[in-house]
Amino acid sequence: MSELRVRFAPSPTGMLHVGGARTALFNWLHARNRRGTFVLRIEDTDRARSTEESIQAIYEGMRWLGLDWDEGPDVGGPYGPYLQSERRPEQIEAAQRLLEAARAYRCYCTPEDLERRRAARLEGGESQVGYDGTCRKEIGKPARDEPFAIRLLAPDEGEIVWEDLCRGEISFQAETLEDFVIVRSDGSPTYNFAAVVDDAAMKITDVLRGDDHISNTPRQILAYRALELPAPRFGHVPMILGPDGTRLSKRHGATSVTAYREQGILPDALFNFLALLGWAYDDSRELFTREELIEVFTLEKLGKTPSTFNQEKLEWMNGVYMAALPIEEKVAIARAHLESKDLLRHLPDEDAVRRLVEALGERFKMPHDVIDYADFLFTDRIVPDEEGRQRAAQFPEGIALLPELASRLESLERFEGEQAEEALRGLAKEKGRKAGDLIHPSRIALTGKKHGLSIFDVMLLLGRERTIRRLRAFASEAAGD
RNA sequence: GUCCCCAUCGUCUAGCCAGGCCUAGGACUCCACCCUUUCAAGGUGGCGACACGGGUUCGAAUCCCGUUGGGGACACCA
Repeated sequence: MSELRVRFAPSPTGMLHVGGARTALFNWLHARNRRGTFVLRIEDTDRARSTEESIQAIYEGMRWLGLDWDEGPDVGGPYGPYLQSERRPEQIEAAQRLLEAARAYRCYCTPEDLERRRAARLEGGESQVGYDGTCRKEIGKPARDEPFAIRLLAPDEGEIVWEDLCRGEISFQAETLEDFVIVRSDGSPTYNFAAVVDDAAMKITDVLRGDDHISNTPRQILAYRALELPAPRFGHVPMILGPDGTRLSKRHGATSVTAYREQGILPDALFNFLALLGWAYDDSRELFTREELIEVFTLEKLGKTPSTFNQEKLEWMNGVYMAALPIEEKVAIARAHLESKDLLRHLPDEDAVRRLVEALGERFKMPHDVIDYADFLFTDRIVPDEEGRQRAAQFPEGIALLPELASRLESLERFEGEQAEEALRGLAKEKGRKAGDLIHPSRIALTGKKHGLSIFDVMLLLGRERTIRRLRAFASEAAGD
């Protein structure tokens, strides 16, 4: 195992989001590729919004995706605690040291003071509206008997620069950085400070996160400097956007890993898909197993441009993974979905689900396909759609033969295998017609549609009784017109 | 508004760092044809992009500058 240590540090305020999942996945791949350590840290310092359910949801989402962690709140490890809130004493102590070293100071300004002064400066046409440094006069002084926050003394000039793992050199002018709060007046450390203390304590070497954190990085670098701690390498990966081009959020519908799971997306498919959002191996290959991804993943191939989540492609990819599944698993998926919609009872027998799955073939990309392609099974009223009517109108002779086809099917010894197909083709041949002349009208009669499953599969799925009934009904209706 | 990041088909992207091999390649979606006397699958083909303007250069998608556009951050949230 190398010295490389990376972490995924979500705050437990909801479901595991696909954006977070992808960040976790990149970190995981980076760690596994370089034989480093992948750490899970829960940033639960926002007590009001953090919940135990969210922590469980994060564990569950990551496990489902196959992202296992080497160290974390549940499995422990040599650099614990892994719950950010539990390291609070250490964080406070670090702030105390900064106070003593005159690298931080107590700030007695109230939020109202701050807001008032900021508004005044804004009105005065100033563009830099960060903290104005009023309490810098407190540097080195003992505490007064008033509530205070602790601010880090930030340099007034110079440049904060780092070589970003993902996008090269990034720099900020020091004067754009204010003396930010590291400990609130209620005694709790802020994110930018807690994360630094934690990352240092956990010996994190590479911080890979979303590029919405870019502006936090210079502040964190300042904190490392003040603490005289070596800063890790930073890498900022582009974010995932919704279809409207803004940051992906709940507004865009399904965005949690759980939601995709519930849609019927397979974990391997989501894993593969997410890996390809902001990363690419070459100009053609895009289907990878986890092992292959671990082997070929490198930071150099990370992209810089934000990407939009493409549900259609995800579903296509899911289909690829579905096709590779053993038939038993596909049957189980189909059965569960039919069950959940209370449609299982429309199927004639136990084996029907299996036959349906086989008839579906590669059309079976998502669980709902089982219903979308077989809706004719779940109703007794077939009303041909517009396309269907037009297609049927092209085959009047075929329609006229439908009653005879029905009779032949009725007299078949068994209604299975190739029997129905042979009967239909035999009849067509005797009458000197093409099989298609019977096939097309039969499809309309049985399903109401022009497209669909193989017609012989449709007959078997429907069962003899319903097939015959629909054939006759359609023919007499057509004759009546 | 200020700061930062980004800019190739509708979408995901390759190419850019080391300029010519790019009349820009692949994938998803859509369309057409072939195959199957049905439907998928499969095969073939098509639609479709270097944001714009200046440079640098014999030569720019690739390097530089600007403009425009998009995104993100501007908290005693994380």
